[in-house]
Amino acid sequence: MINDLRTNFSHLFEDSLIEEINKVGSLRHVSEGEKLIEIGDYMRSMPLLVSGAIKILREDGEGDELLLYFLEAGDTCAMTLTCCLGQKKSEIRAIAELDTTLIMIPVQKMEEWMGKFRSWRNFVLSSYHTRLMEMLDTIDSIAFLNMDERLVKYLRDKQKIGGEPIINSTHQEIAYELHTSRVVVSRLLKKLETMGKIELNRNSIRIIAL
Amino acid sequence: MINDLRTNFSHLFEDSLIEEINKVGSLRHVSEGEKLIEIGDYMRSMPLLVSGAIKILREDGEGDELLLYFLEAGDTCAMTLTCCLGQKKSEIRAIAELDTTLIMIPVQKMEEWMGKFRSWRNFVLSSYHTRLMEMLDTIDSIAFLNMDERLVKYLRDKQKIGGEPIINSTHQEIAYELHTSRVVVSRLLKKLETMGKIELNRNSIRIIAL
DNA sequence: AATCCGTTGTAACATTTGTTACCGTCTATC
DNA sequence: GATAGACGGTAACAAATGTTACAACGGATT
Repeated sequence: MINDLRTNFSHLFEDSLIEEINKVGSLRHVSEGEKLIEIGDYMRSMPLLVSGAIKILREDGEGDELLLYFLEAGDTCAMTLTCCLGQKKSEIRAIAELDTTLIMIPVQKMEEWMGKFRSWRNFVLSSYHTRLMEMLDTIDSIAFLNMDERLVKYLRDKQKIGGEPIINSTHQEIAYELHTSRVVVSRLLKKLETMGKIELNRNSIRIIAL
Repeated sequence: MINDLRTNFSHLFEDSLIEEINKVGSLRHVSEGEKLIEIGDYMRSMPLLVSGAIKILREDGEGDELLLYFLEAGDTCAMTLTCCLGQKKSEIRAIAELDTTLIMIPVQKMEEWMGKFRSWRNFVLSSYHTRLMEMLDTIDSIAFLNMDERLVKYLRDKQKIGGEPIINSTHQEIAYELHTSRVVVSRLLKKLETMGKIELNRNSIRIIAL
């Protein structure tokens, strides 16, 4: 674990903090598709993302979803931060987008470190900032873009996260994450294919030029 | 100022912090409609809201707006927090919704207090948490509600902020904040009036039962 | 090969939201 | 009281999105 820490967090944290994390943190692996947090869960520890990616989802009244954003290596879950401190329930669902490695940190420690390590404070604050910006971006997409533009944005994000020009999702899955219907997604994807921007296959989409 | 502080923040901050704030903070009054922050502005100080209310707005590519949320007494602007620290430009616009009194705190101090006062850290963290929840709520509204429901929610919020059952806005102003058109707002308001839930007058709306 | 089930394509239609246009009313100002 | 401009009501239409229904296809299983 100490190596993972050095690789991903040494530019953020001083050595003494890295060592503390190494002492009290525990390593955890989750496979693609595995659920990390469910809505209503209480959280007892805070995740530091070492590798992989996690998608954060919101649910409406009917049980349908909406993708909020992705967490990547070096990120932490800002939602979890104060949920931990305030003993609040989670408002979101977290699912591994890829195979992912995390370091879990007990709540008490992160409180203690806030007073002790300046780099930790900065990390926490900048996590919040990043997350707020991410949320603003999500709001922009939903409020200002049409579904075709949102779909393109979604495909770009997926491609970036996955690192490959192939997205292994069904139209139904995409529809869930964009909070629309499968028919709408199929329709718009077809249009993108006709324009030569993507290639459609069963269970996968190849990005050509978006 | 010390009285304002005692009234609104003594349950949050210890006496020594209240005194510090009193020493370095400066009081500021803004009138209804006055702009506090413009998109792209750099921020040199952090506001603590003593009384009144501030609306936070986001802008799309065409210069049209969207209301994100309101700040009320006891709140601070979470966006400003890290904008200050990170020397980033503001992503939002802030306009006084009512006549408002603020205490402005220089950036350096808030950094210093993070290490020194536990109550300040908790305040900052819980501000972030509140704001993230507020943003989630905004996302819910935009993503999951139809315009008629969003309008009702908007009217309720306005009523709550203003403290009176009368909202002094034109249909055009409401349309801006909901990022839709005046005609749509007029249409939906008329429907609400027909249902007996509101009463429409020139430049004002009386809430009867929402 | 026959069957089943999840996936995709597509048409037809409904609903919601946005746009344009026009008119009447109110208010401030001259 | 004449005029101009902001405000609000409404119709007619356009565009975007959602819904229902059905057919074709692919892959897995029997």
